[in-house]
Amino acid sequence: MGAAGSLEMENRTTDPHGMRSLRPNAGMRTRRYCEHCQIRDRALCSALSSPAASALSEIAHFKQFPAGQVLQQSHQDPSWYAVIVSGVVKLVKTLPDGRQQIVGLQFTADFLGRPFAASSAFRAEATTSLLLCCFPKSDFESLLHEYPCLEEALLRRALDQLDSAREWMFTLGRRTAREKMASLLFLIAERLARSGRERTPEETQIEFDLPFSRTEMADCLGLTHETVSRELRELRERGVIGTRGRRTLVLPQLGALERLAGGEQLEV
Amino acid sequence: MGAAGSLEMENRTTDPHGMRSLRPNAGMRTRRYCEHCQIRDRALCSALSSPAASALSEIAHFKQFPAGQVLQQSHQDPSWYAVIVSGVVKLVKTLPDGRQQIVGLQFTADFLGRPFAASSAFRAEATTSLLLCCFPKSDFESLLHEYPCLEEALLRRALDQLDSAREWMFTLGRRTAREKMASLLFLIAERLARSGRERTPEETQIEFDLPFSRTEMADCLGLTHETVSRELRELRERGVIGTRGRRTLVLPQLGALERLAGGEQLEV
DNA sequence: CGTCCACTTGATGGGCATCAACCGAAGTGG
DNA sequence: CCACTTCGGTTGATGCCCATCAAGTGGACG
Repeated sequence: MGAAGSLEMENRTTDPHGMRSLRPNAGMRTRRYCEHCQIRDRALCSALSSPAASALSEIAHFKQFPAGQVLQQSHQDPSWYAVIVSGVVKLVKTLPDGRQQIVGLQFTADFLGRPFAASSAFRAEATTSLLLCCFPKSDFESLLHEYPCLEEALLRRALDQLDSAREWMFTLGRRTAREKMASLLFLIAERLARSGRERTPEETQIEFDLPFSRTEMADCLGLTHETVSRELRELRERGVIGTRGRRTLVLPQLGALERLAGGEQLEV
Repeated sequence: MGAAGSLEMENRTTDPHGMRSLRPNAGMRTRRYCEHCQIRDRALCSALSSPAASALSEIAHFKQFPAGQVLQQSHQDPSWYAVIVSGVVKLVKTLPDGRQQIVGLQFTADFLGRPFAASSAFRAEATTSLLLCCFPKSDFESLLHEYPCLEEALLRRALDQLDSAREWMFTLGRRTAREKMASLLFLIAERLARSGRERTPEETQIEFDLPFSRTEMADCLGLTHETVSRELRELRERGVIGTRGRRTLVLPQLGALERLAGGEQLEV
């Protein structure tokens, strides 16, 4: 799927962004659609008082982006905050010499933006096609001062992200390539399966499209894309994962993956 | 310095904890001492409205801990929040198989505690002798609901910590042992020098005691203590750092260290 | 059908872990 | 006061995991 081709994809009849029969266009006001929003119960707005929530909906509008789009260059002023309705965003740090590390992944219902700083030190980039619920920067910051519950909701999310980041620091520092790979696949499976789109309840085996290229997975894990490729093969040959094409992953047993990620050896 | 011996040390005439002539004892009320507090302009309380600040001072009390003391076991209920008056705290994740990674470092004026969660997934441990300004858990949480400015102050700090954690993720994933070592020493130098105790303004070269053992530094960097030892020797032989004893570090040129940390090669 | 690009697979080597021995300072007990 | 122990740290020898370099594969697309 090329970056240019994905905008049209969003307007298919079977909407991949989970807005039911709605087909939002860039700039559309959210206000009257919040009631249909599928992430309403999980996103930032779910934690707000009802006046705060409706004030937020007043300033919200949808925006679409194709895969690969840079949402926010590092050290540049952002013009909006957002909640991810669907799609995946990576936060990347790149050095002049080309070394690169993905330092954050944001999935459906996650918050995008860095309050209280002129800019972020990291580049935000869409790894899949994206639907965002955006809030203009200054409007959002006004609400932040007006409604303490909004600050509390952001604080809760920031602390959760901090915990996740620290867990990932362990993975980067102390796990082997095999374990890193299993950790990442497990994390992706949890986030994508939980989003409700890729998994129907009666399915025992999980199946979904990887939102990342091999190189992006390597950049998550502090590895090379060659090593990622080799480890995927190894996992496939051991029956821990299955693949269909390059992007589709089949997980017959999430538990095996989790054990491998935790550091235990597979008894085969 | 043994763990048992350091409590007495805190009561020397030249107080290492920066409370001037005061010699606080465990349980002492802070209220009347806030005006003398040396971190008053940098800690959490500096960002609060004056009613919030005085409410906070009402519930504060000092507490001392020796080096090596576990402040908070992972997955256990904490009984207080705190601000570090002096000393260094590490946040550690340990696996049953013994693998260990330090996922956070807290220095003077940093906040300790994990609001909105029953417990933290990480163990908090003093790496040096410690003076904390503690707030009983439930009292502090009441203030959190009462004063939005307290939530905002915590949010700002959480976001800063998140940025730091992400920067460190790059170090763990993409830097060499040499660069990791330089990054850590640079980070420590910045935090300890900024605290104002180890550095007088007219000094061109910085000198301070490392708050970590070789093993702890290795646990920060995802290395072994042998590699840390070797890299320190290498840095010493190249003149980037100097050492006196095992714990005292002399940095004649902070810039060289920063360049090494950034990934540039030393032109020697 | 040719080109492109993500990905795969193989060969080789280096950076860092691992294992092991040694050192020196601090504590301990006779 | 001195042997003995302990423990953090240093240094060396060896090996392995994963990076690097290189070539090949297959699907997408013009």
